[in-house]
Amino acid sequence: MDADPDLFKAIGDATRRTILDELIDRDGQTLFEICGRLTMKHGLASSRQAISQHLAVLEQAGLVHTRRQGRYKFHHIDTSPLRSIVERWPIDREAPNP
Amino acid sequence: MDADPDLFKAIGDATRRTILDELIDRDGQTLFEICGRLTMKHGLASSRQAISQHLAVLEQAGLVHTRRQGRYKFHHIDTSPLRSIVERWPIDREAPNP
DNA sequence: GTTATAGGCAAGTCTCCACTTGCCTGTCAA
DNA sequence: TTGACAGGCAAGTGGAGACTTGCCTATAAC
Repeated sequence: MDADPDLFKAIGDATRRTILDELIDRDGQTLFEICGRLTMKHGLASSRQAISQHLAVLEQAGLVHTRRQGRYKFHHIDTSPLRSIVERWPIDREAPNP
Repeated sequence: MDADPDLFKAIGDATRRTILDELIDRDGQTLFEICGRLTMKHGLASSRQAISQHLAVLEQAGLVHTRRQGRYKFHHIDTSPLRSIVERWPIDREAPNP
């Protein structure tokens, strides 16, 4: 029961959800890119360390994968862990397949 | 942005997720029924007040609807709010429709 | 009526976690 | 080699929330 508490913890924070939105908009950003765009587009004045810790939580939940390249670290979103949510509590489909 | 923080808060707690599991298994339970089954089947020794507060959070998130009948209050699960999650961050479908 | 049952309300405690602060490591350009 | 840039580590702080405690209301059985 409850195999992945990290997943629910990850999406439980509003800032982390905004980070996921940002990675949906542009995948493969670095930490500084995410910081800048969160400040500009979303008005979030979060520090670099805060965002870094958020990304670590997202990575531990499997929602973000990282790729190192020189002194840059690119972050890629992976939404597949979310599948377990709708598999655990199936959504009654009201919109039938056309 | 982030229209429903109550939803993520609701599924962010392990006990509340177990309550949803229990309502999936048997819908329309009362508070005391849920307390009993959580203790028996899931080994959770939570007090009645704790479960009551959890149900209030679930109801505020729209995941649980209640129906009063005499001195009983029946709780019904509604998984449709979960749809917003997969709509917000679409899941790359690997299993094609047969 | 009296008692038991099903549930609600409110204040207090305590733990977890988001965020900060300060310093350190590693990579690239000059 | 020196500096700037990208990122990491660790201890400390503050606030949100899970849970308890105690008492109260309402419905039903006796």
